Amino acid sequence: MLDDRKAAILRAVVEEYIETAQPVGSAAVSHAPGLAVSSATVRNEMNALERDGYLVQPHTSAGRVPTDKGYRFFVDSLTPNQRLEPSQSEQVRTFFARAHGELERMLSDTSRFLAGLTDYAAVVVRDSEDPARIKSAQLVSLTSQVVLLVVVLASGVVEKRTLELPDPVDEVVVGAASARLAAHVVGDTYGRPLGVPPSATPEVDTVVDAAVAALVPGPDSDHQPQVYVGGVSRMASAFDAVGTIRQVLDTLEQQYVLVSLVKDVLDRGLSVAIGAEHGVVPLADCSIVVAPYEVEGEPAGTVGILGPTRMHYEQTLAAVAVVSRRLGQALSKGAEDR
Amino acid sequence: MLDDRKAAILRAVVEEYIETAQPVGSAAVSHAPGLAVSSATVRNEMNALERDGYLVQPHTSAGRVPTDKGYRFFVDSLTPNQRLEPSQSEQVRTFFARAHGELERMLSDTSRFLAGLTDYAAVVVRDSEDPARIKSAQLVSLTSQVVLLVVVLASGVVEKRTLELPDPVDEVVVGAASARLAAHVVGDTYGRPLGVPPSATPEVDTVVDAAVAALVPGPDSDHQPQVYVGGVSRMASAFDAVGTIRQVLDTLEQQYVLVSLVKDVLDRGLSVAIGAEHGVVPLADCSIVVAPYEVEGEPAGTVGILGPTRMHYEQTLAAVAVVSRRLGQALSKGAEDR
DNA sequence: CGTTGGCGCTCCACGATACCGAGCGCTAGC
DNA sequence: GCTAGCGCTCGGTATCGTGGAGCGCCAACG
Repeated sequence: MLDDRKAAILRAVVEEYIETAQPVGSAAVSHAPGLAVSSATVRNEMNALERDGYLVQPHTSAGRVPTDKGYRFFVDSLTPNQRLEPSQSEQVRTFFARAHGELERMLSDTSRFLAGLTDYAAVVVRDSEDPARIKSAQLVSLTSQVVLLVVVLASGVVEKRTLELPDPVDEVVVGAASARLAAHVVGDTYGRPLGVPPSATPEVDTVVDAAVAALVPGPDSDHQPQVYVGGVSRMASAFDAVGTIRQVLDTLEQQYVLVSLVKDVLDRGLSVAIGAEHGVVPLADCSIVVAPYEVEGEPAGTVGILGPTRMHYEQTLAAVAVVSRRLGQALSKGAEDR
Repeated sequence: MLDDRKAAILRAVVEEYIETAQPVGSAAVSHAPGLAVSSATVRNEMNALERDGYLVQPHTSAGRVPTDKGYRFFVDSLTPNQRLEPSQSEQVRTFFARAHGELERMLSDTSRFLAGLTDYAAVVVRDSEDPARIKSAQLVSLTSQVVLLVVVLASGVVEKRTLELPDPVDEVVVGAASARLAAHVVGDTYGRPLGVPPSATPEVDTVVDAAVAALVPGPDSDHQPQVYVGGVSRMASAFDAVGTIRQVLDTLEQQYVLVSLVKDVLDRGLSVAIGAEHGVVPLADCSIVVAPYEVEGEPAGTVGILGPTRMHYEQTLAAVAVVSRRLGQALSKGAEDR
């Protein structure tokens, strides 16, 4: 749709603008590598590019700035064999060599690491596993009327619920209930209604029933946080308007917005959403780069980067791709022989 | 040290500055309630206040701005019977009426709630309980070589560690190890070296030993996050310099800085630290208001607010006090009959 | 016919200037 | 000791002018 020269010019404009954040003039582009034309020619071409919606002028007789459509073309024309810079590869290697520990910690650390790697805000979203095999269910009596339900899923996710019982219950009863629950529920699928047949002791059954009820995710009893955001402070450097910063940070704090944003982008088969392409209005000046990660061959979550529309797409795409892959590997560790 | 009139003038200046963020002139103050003097008199007094370090002029012949010392006097002269506004009380009531669920979730929700209540950033720091009674310890086999250790403490804290075993271990062995671990460790104090005598099966002992080792907090195996920060986006509105915002957000992401900051303020017996009073340089334009909360009469953590030096101290103090008290109550629920 | 050099035009950014008003310090009088 | 008033100092804003970046258009050229 764009001839070679227009494409080259558009790419040059985008690159220049990403570097400088200033409207790009025809002269700057005419000296771009791979282009040997006069600025006048560039002007003509830019004119056409503007007519076609790839560029805009902030005002008459100023340089050009890419539109979302312009960025989109730029991103789509990137060669997919992105490679990280050596120093970044090194960082990735040492991080994942040292990284260990429990799932939540791992995801949270990864989000922070990715933010540091790219200098943008990073998100890690853990898919709620469905179906999720229950590896362990246990009841712990905290006080006479409060019992903690701890469920471990096959992925290593630990779900917690407190049960508040109507009447005080002895620790022994809780122990019995715990055993009974474990016996009937382990191996089942989390999130589906579960049946535990009544036992001989009604007291025990009360506790078990409460636990089973808590296992079925209700409308408000949503799961533990499944989003990990790192490097929000980096959004402050990305914009110069305080209002924009505030909006973006605000949105970043609304976890469900983030989750559905990431999900939406993935569902549309994209790995990059630019500016208004995603529907989230307060993030109109932002782009998001996502890549799902897989544990043992199954999709398990997504890592992503949120940055200004004028972000370094090539490096970010590479970083997100590499980190998602390595994260998946790290989480699959020792699992291939299940 | 300050006569009544100077104190009244200083208070008026601080209040006015907090509202307007503009240097306060003598005329504005002379009409303040409780003051019936001419602006000239106010000027004289302000002059003295500036000489004594309570006020500064941004430049010659401008109004006055409070110094940290000025804020300090203001805060210290607040009557401690702060009360929330009715609408806020209502919010607190409904929040804690609806609030339930597991400890971590509770603390995280509280930080967000407090941020919304005050319109500043809120932090909740959970003290690492010491000594912490172990209520439950359990091993769950995730893969043949990876075992998840789940420990429940008396406070309801759930600690998780993954153990990577050198050799594949059968689930049955893990089960045995889990039972053995529970038998010997429940009731002990978390964080101290624990002894589990060797059993008849060396295989089981290997797993148990790994678990015991993981229970002793090593230098790098620090605990799960114990800080919950809410409302960071509100810091963006508090300042107009992007650089400041970035610095503050940066600092807010460094959890250990936050923890030691809060701890430090409490250790000095303060409930408010203003500007440079706390040593954290990037937060020089911020004040922090803290209040510890108690569960079952024992200190269990701290809630706090981070805002600009020119924050609404009276309301914030009240909010922090109320929320810390209610949080403590909520977490003690059903515990008085232990 | 595409490309290019050139010309004129537009508009922003920046500095200089002037002006206004807020607010102070000081002093003289009550 | 308080107050009214005067003069002075600055910062903020508006106005103006200028320089330069960059465009659009056109005519000429290969």
